[in-house]
Amino acid sequence: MADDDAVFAALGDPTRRRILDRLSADGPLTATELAPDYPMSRQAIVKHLGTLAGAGLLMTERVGRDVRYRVRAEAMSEAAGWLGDVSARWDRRLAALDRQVRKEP
Amino acid sequence: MADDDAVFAALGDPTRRRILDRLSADGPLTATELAPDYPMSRQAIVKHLGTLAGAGLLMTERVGRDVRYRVRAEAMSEAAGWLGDVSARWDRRLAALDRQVRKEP
DNA sequence: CATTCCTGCAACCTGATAGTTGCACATTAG
DNA sequence: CTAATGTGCAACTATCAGGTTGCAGGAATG
Repeated sequence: MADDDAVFAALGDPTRRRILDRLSADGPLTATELAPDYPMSRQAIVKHLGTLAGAGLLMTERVGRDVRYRVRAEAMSEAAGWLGDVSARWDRRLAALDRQVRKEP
Repeated sequence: MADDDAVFAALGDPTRRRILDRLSADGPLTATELAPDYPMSRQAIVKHLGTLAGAGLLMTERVGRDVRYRVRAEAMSEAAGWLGDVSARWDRRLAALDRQVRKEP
C-alpha cells in the first residue's frame, strides 16, 4: 500500500487535483507543457509534480532532455478503496444499529 | 455535489481520517468521547470535527447538552467517485494510446 | 439552588507549505 | 561551436492550518 498520508495530503491541494485531471485526459506531459495553464510559475508546478510523484500518484519518464509525468491509476484506486471501506463499514454499522433499535423498542 | 476542495482538504489530515475511521466503526460519538484517543486537546478535536462537518463528511445531532457526530457516507462516496473517474479516464486514454501505437509501428 | 460536565467562542503561537526568484547545468537545434 | 530551451537546486517570504490555553454559557444531576 502506498503511504496513505502522502497520498491524501497530495490530493488535498486543488492545483494538484487539476494536474491529475489534466494528465489523465491529455496523457503524459512535461512540467513546461503544463505550467501555462496555471496562474503560477513553472517551478511551482514542478514542486506539485514532485509531491504527486512522491506520493506515488505519478511516474516520471525521461525522454532526452524533458521529463514526462504520467498518472499511476493504481495509487488512486487504493485511495478510493480507503474511502469505500470507511463508508461501507459505516453502512454496516448503521444496519446493525437499526436491527438493535427494532429489537428493543 | 459537495465542495470537492473542502472534502479533499479535510481528508488531507491524518487525524481527521482516524476520526472518520473511528466514527464509522463505533457509531455516533461526541467530541469529548473521542478526544482521549488522540494526543491533543479536546478543542483540537472539535476543530477537526468542525472542518469534517463543514466539508459535509459528518453530520451533527444534538442530544440534550451533548453533540454527536455521525458519518455521512454519501460524501465519501462522491470523493471516491472523483478518484475513480480520474483513474478510469486515464485507463481509457492508455488504451487509446495503445491502439494508436499498434496502428503506426 | 449549587454543582458538575459539556459545548463554544476567541486570541494566540508555530511550523509547514505554496509560492517566488535567480542561476547553474544539460540537451537539442541551427 | 553557439544559441536556445528545458530541467534542477537553493534561498527566501508569507500565508494558513493545526495546535494551545483560558473562559463564558447551558443543560443535567444531586
